[in-house]
Amino acid sequence: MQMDDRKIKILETVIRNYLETGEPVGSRTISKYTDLNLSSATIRNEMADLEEMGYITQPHTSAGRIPSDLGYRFYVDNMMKEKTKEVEELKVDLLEKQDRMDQILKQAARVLADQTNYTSLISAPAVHRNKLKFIQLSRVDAGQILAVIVIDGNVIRNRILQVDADMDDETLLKLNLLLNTHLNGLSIGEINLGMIAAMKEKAGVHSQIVSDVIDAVADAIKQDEDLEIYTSGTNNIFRYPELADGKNASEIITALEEKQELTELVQSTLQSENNTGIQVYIGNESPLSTMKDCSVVTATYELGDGMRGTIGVVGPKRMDYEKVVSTLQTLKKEMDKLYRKE
Amino acid sequence: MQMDDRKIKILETVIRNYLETGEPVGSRTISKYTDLNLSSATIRNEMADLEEMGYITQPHTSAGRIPSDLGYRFYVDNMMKEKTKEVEELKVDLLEKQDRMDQILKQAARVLADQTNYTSLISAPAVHRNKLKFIQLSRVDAGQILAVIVIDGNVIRNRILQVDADMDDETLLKLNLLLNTHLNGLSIGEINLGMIAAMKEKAGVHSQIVSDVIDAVADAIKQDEDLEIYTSGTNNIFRYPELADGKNASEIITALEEKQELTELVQSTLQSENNTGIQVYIGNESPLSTMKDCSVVTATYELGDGMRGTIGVVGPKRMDYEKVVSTLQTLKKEMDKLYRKE
DNA sequence: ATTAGCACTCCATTCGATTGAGTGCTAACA
DNA sequence: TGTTAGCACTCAATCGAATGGAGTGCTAAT
Repeated sequence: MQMDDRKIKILETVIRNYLETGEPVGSRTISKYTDLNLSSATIRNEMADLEEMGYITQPHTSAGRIPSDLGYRFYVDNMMKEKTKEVEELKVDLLEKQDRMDQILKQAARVLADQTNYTSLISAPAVHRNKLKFIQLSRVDAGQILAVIVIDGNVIRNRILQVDADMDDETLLKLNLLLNTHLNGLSIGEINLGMIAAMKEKAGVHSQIVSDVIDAVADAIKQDEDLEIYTSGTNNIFRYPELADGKNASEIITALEEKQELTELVQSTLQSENNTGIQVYIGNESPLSTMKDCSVVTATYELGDGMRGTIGVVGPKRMDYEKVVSTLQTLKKEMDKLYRKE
Repeated sequence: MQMDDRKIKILETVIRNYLETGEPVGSRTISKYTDLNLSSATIRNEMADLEEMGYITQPHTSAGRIPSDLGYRFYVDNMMKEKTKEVEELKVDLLEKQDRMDQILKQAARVLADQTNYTSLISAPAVHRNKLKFIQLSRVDAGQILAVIVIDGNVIRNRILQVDADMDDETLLKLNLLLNTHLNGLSIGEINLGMIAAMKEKAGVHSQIVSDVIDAVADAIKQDEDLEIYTSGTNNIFRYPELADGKNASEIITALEEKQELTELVQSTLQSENNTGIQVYIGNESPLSTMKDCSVVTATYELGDGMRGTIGVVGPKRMDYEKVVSTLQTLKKEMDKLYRKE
């Protein structure tokens, strides 16, 4: 069977109508809604065809039709019109707290959830193959040394180290010099055992501190690799009855809370980047089985130098794809811009 | 009417039974469960009395009785036995990541939720009237200065400052000296305008940096004052049918997500400390109207020097108070211990 | 003071009847 | 050959009556 213009128009009407109302749509409704001037009987025939082709289904005999996953897919790929207005204010909001990465991310997630009325998630960018920019040891108290580690992209980690013997400023200065001359500008992979041994030797009695700092560096990186994910608007799930009832809601919320599962989603998005940078997972297309009754739309943002994170929306299959995609696009652009400026 | 031993025993049976099953309990059940050897008829008379006194209610005529808020209150105040075993492992878990405050808090919340099967929340300790311990400026890049601010209790804040002209190490050293000699050991309230003016004067051309640092300090403190709250086990709500249905669940989850409301709860707990440090809010006793169908149990932990935070549990009114209270007590102790050691 | 017995209440469940939206099919029509 | 009117049929949803059962309150007897 072949898709023709009329079938497409009918399919589109079914989908748009269902997106609005959430109710199965029948032949009579379509006959009235479209400018095709066809009787409901004709529409019925066409709908039977569309069902056979897999684009729509009936929840039960004698109900109207609703889009299948394939139908949504067709819609997203071929029928969506771009919206490109809106989401002006968030620019300002985002810029407000530039200096705190996590604040920005939380803010972005919140904006996204507010704008769309779905649940949003955002992953902090993975630092990965980035370079050490700066290390600083300071004495904050008797027996306590503060290590500050800065990675490219101004990601900052702190660590308090305990030392047995108190340290004078001069020693500390020397250690700082030692660490920075050896490690600065190196990526994580470039720091090897030989280097560490050499540094320890030069540090003499203070070799312990060197080990501790190296550990701290390794730890800081690792912490960044099990990427953090923030969510917002979890409660929006309750707006959509098909997701709100007991078991379903519980599963989804659990998944959103146990960020564990979400990392899979994030990874999947990061890997398979398509030309637009926007991914749409409909129902079972999602890498998460928990989300089989949802649609997930994600975008990848870049903070320059290969630091990439994911931002996305989780909602019912009958989500307003146009709005979600356009909002994501705007947000993605803002995020990209944000750091290009710095 | 007076409370006597028999009434107490019956009330207790009603409550314990209801805690277990979640179903209203009838007179026959009680007649069998207790060692009172009374017929159901007698029990019925007593239960009518208890109802009149306000300790129990009927969901409808011809149903069994369930405890009222007052009944739970009586139970919590007079009938609870202390449990003091369990929760051994968490000690280890907690100590593992000592150096990252937020990690500890998240971990604690998670342990609490896992142990109890309710939803848990924890607020980061407010730093408030604490003293500045250490300030350090470092040059990390052309035009970028990293400011590290350490507050008593080893709370660390970072800030990247942009500067127009590049700075040499010597100037930086001077600035560091200037800032530390003036500000170290001062509480936030003690830093006044006169001081700032004096410092700016000494800094000469670099007075802008001084302002920026002061701003950063103020900001770091402020950030700490709108206290952060972490939650865990939100999904546990779905274990309890009386909370799981649509509207209720939605409200509670929203409240847990919009941490805004929770701060009220935290404040209320922090202020009204009783001798044990544990607060039990039953139904409407809670300062949050959203929680009127829940019980909330909170504890205050101290990290020495007046830094106090709140840790708590949100669950159905028929929660296992004994377990929750004992778990909270253990956890509170662990948290207290944790920092006394440092 | 306690208890057996009984009438009564009210929720929960089941069952059937009804309703209505929507379909599929057939036959007529242009 | 494509379109349409008409009709029988299906099935979820809704309503109401009937039924069962858990539990109470009250009364009279012990």
